[in-house]
This record gives sequence, structure tokens and C-alpha cells, in this order.
Amino acid sequence: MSRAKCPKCNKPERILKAGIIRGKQRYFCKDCNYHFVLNNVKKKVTSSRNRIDGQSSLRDIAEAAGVSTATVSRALNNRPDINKETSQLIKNLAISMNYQPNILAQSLVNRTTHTLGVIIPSLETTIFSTMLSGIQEVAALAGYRVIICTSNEKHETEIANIQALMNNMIDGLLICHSVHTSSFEHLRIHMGKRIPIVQFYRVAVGLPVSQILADDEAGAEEVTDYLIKKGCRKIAILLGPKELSITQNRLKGYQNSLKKYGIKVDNKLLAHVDFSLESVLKSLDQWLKIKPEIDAIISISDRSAVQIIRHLKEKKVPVPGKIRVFGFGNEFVGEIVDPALSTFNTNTKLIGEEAARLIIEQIITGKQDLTTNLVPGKMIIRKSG
Amino acid sequence: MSRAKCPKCNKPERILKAGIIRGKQRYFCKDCNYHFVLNNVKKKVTSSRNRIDGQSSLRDIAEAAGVSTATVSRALNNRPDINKETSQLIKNLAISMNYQPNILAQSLVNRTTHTLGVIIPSLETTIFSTMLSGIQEVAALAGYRVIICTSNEKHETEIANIQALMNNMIDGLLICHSVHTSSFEHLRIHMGKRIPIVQFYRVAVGLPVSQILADDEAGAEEVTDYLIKKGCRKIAILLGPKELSITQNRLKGYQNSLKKYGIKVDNKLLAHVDFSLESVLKSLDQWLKIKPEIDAIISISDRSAVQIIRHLKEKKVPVPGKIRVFGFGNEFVGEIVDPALSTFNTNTKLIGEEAARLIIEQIITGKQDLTTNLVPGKMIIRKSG
DNA sequence: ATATATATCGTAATCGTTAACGTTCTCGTT
DNA sequence: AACGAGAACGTTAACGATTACGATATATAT
Repeated sequence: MSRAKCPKCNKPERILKAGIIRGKQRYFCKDCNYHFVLNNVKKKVTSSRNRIDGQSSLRDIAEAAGVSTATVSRALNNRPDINKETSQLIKNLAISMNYQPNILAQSLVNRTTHTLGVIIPSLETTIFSTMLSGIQEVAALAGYRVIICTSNEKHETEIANIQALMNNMIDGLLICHSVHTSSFEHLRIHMGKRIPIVQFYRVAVGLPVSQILADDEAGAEEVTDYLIKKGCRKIAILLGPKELSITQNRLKGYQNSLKKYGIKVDNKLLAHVDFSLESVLKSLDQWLKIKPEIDAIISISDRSAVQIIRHLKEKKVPVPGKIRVFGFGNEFVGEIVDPALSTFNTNTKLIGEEAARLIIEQIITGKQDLTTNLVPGKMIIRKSG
Repeated sequence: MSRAKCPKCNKPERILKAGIIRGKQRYFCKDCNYHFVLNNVKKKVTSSRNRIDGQSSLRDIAEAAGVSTATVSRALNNRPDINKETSQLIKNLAISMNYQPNILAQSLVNRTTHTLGVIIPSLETTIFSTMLSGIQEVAALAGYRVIICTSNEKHETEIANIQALMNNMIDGLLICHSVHTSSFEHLRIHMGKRIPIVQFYRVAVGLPVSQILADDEAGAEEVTDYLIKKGCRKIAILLGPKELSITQNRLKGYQNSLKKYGIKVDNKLLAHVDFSLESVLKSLDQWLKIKPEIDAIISISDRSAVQIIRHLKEKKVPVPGKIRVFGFGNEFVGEIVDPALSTFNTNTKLIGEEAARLIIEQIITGKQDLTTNLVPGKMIIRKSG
């Protein structure tokens, strides 16, 4: 093996080995006080870089056009300070080279990703996928991408999702809380920063974050009014966890109506469930046992309502003859069940649309005004109530 | 106004004005041959940069720890060539400074985004949101984000979506084609590149792209077998557009069964729809008119099936007495309709899960082997068939 | 002691774009 | 002609992270 020569003095004397780094023998010239390794000749690949994926970059176009990357950028972004002909030439070149701007690089320097993060409890529940659909449509029209995360109704997952999204990946966060979310500290630490947050449908009460809501209070009141007018006096209502807005607001509307008609609120007619079939049926059976005189049930959702109807049919309880059943949300299944489900149409999709509109507006204007918007709904009378 | 001084020779003589650029007066020193503008003193903000969003970067930590960004990166990524104590110190610092790595920067240099793109026809159709749910769950477990795009069953939107996603934003693309997609050139130009593509559920036949499918052929054959055994001889089948795999495969299974039992295929019993309620009811009415002897209908989806049942009930046609009705997909609504819907459970969610697993595998291994996986299903007999 | 190996860290290039700032050149004006 | 204005570019420093390579100090072996 020939002695190594110092790249500086070019002499092989006084060269010491100086360890092996990453598999390569390293040397040290005591004369020049210089460390080095014996490298193969480095290839300076200035032009014609090897692009495995066939993606061409600004630099490729710049080299092809004989201009700088800045000029290419100006051309493709229609900046004023560029010659029309140069611009057109570059644009044609970009098309022929199938140029696609690297969004990551753009986002990095522009500090905006044109991406919304959406956290919802589940994708398999109609109302949520419907709201997501509304969000997605509005976002797409405004040129925003949508990243979805499902919390599966779990608090920890919701926290993890927020963390995962808040890494400069999104321009705004839309969140519909999971059932089991009772503390909202994980949201609080992200509030007031650059990235706006909008809660929708299920919101945390009292948190200074913008929100888009169904008009649950008015809906519950309208439905209860209707049932009372139909002669019901023992109206049971199925609610969600106490922390959630849908619970509090619907309860308020329900109580408003009862008070209006001078009916006393019976706490035994209230039930809190976690949206699962088990908890719904458990509450139902409980009612049938201790309050057999019940003459109406306002359900937390259409999905639960149709299951209640099915359960009552199995138990030979006439609907609406003995018990009137009302849903919330106006899902497709309500049209199909027999008797068809009366419900309060919360305009689910519109809630998603409004939420997307609000956050995009906050992103564009940069103003995070605290707003609470109620999306109006409409009672739909079918056979069940 | 005082004469400008040349920053080089520091003399006010022989200074010319040299135009205004971006609102600033520019000067030119004929002695030094030097162009300049009169700037305010530039502030060199080396440390303590003004971070509006309170996000700390690698550099912030590096400065706080008194090391280089390289060292910080090594610590946070658990690289071997770093002192344990230094590493721990940096990690603690990162936590206390609430450091979140900028995913965009990471993605840019690592050339991977840990993000999947999903294109589906709609979010308001149960089967699609269910498949999306499967995708999302598997992706989340594997540490991947999910970006969704809906084509709304429009070909142009599908093309636009693919373009919008293929800008280095995603590591892999999952696509379920829209009804109106007949040409697949827009996909072809992206094939064989770095980003793997997987089609699922509705796939383009003959395209060299990996796919995850329901076992439509076996399912249709099993259902048809069952109906024939029940005595049906005039079995109508509702299919989608001819280009789609679900159409071709279900037709094949249907024909297999008829042939097996020596029943001639009657083209009048086949109908192609675009999944809309109108087209479904139109086909149904057509059948009732020209083929009143029909004794079974295999529907393209559960959603259509329950609408067929409702329509038949309105027309006083007994189900299953006169016509047996079968669905495809096992949606919730099938349990609720009366009579409850018999259906072929295509394991919709599992299809999404498998699709996500396949593409993540292709991303990780870098091998884009052409695979076609059939997800097995199961016939569910209820009241309607 | 001397020579080599290793641990540990810094420097700088890089990813692909954007944009602030400099430069050159061509005009028109006086 | 001399000067000033503006068009049309090029240079270069960001954005925030990773990493190849270089450099030092210390540990170990001879």
C-alpha cells in the first residue's frame, strides 16, 4: 500500500494515521497540521443532476432557459419585473418539462401551507362525515387541502392529534371534541398563536375559541313545544356528556319549553349517554322500567333514535301511538325507518361549511376574532313524532 | 437635503442619482463605480430572533445550549455520535422550550412527508367514509397523516385533485375512481414514479396499478346462487358504469351462477346506473314495466337497495314475497329498513385498511410490486331476500 | 513516548423556493 | 453629452432541518 500524500504539501513524509471515521482511513500531516482522508475524485455535478423521480425543479428550468432561478420564479409567479417574452419562454419550458412546484419548499419559505387540519371523533358516524364533507368542499373551493384526524372519541388521541398537526403543517385547525374530552388544557396551549382554531358542533363551553354550532337550544325548544302541543307531558330527553355544548344547549331549550307550558322538569327524564348503542339502550330500558308513563323521547341523534324505535318495536311499544320519538340531525336512515323518523334537521353539512369558511377567513385576514355562529335548523315532521 | 456620501470612499462628490427602485432613491459613485442606497442602519439580529408564533427552532435550542444545530439535531434524533449528557441536556431544553420540529423542513430534506393522499368520490356516502375510516386508522397507527380529496364523482375534479397532491406533498396516493372516470391518462402519467399509487374498491381495469378490491365476483355469485336456490329465475341486477371493476366483476359472478344453473342471461335484466337515486328508480320502473315477472333484484349498494324496497312498498309490491331484494356493502341502514335488508358484506372498512397497509408497505420498502388483493366478504341473510 | 483510534462536536452544503437587494442596460430629458 | 429613471435581470440570504465531512481532544495501544 503506497504511503498517503498530504494534499497541502504533497509530501508523503510525516503522515500519521488518525483514526477511522465512517469506514474511511484518516490521515494527519504533521508539517501542515492538516487532517484529511484519501478521497476519490469528487464529481462536481453542477448541471444535469440525477433526478430519480423525474421531477424537475426551478433550477432545472433555469439552466434550460439560461437564466437564474429568481427569474424563473418571477415568470411562474407572474411578477411584474420580468420581460414578457422571457416569461412566456420560461412558462412554455415549465410546461414541457412537466414542472410541478415543490409545495414543501414553498410552504417553508412562505410560512403557509394552504392546509387545514380537522379533528373529528369518528368517520363512521354520518353526521361527522357529513360535516367533514362540507368542510372539504369549501376548503377545496378556496384552494385548501384538508388533513383529517379521528380521535375515536378518545381524549388522548385528540391530544396527540393536535400535537401532530401543530407542527407548521397546517394553517388552521378545526376541531369537534370527543365525548371523553373534559379538560381542554391541550387546546389552551395552542390558543392565541399564529394558527387559528375553530371549534364546531361539539364545542367546549367557556373556551375563548371561535365556534360554529347547531342551534341546539332553539331546536330542542321547538321540538319540545311541538310534542307538548301534541299532548305529551312526560317527555324524556337523551343527552350527551355534560361538558359538551350540545348537551347544555339542548337541555336549555327543553327546559325553556317545559317552563313555558308550566311543566315541571323531572330529572328522571334526563339521561346522559356517550353515544354508544349500549348506553342508549340502557337508558331506554331504565326509563321503561321506572317511568313507564313516558310519552315521548327526544334522542341525541337520528342514529340512536332509529335504534330506539327498533327496540320499542321489539318490545311491542307503539310508536308514535304510545311513545313519540324524535331525532336530531336528519340522517338518511331516518327516512328509511318505519315509522319514518321525525327529527330536527341541524343542517349538518352547512355546519362544516361554515366552520371552514370561518377559519379560512381568519387565516386570510390574520384576525382571530372570537365569534360564535349558530347555524339555523328546521324541524321535520314524519311519522314517529 | 444633504448630499449622499459614498459608503466606500465616504465622499459626497461625484455621486449621481441612479433611479428609484421599490420606492428608494438609489445612488452611484463615479469614483468607486459603486451603486448604493441610503439605508437605515441594518440590525443584525443574530440571536433572539423575533418569533411571532412562539415556535422555537433548532437554532434557538442550539443557541440556548451553546452548541451547533447539528448537535441538537443529533441529540433529538438519538444519533450515536453525541455525548449522553449533552444529549440529555439538549432534550430537556427542547422540552422546556416547547420545541416542535418543523415538519416542512424535515420533509424537504428527507424527501418524505409521512402523508397519504386519498381521493374518493364522496364523503357523504357511507361506504366511502367507512373505507376512509379504515385508511385513516391504519395510517395513524403507522404514523402517517391523511389528506382527503373528494372528486364528487366528477372526472375533472379527480384529475385536478391528483395534480394538487402530486407536488411532493404525499408519499403515496390512494384512489377510488369517480363514476364518470372513463379515461385514465391522468393516472398513467404519474405511474412508475417515486410515489406509489394504490386503487381501491372502484378500480380501473387493466391499469398497471396495485389494487385492493372487494371480492365482487364471488359475492355476486354467492348471492345469485342463493336466490336461485330460493326459486328465483328472473333475477335482475343493478350495476355501475361499465368501466368500473365492481360492475365487471359482479356481472361475472352473476353470470357464473346463472350458467351453473343453466339459466340464460337476459340482458334486459341488467341495468347500469350512476349511483344516483334517479337513475336507480328509473331502472326499477323500467324493469317493473317491461319485465313484471322479475322475482329478485341485486342492487349496486345497500343505499340503493333500501330505496328500492321503499319504492316497492309504495307500489304495494311485496318484499320478499314477490321480489327479493339484495344489497351490497352491509350499511347500517340495511338493519333498520323493514324488511331488513339481506346483503353481501364487502367488509368495506377492511378494504380501506388493506389499501392503507399496502401503500405504506410500498412506501417503506420502495418496491411497487403490482398486486391485486381481494378482500373476502360474507353473505348476510335478513328478511328482504 | 509515540502512534493510532475513538468520541464528540462544528462547518457548511443541501433540499426547492422566495424575495430583498445589487447590477446592468436602455431609454428619455435637459 | 450628461444625467436620471426604470426595465430586466442576477446574487444571495433566508426558511428549518439533516448530514457529509472536517477537526479537535481524549483514550488506548505499542
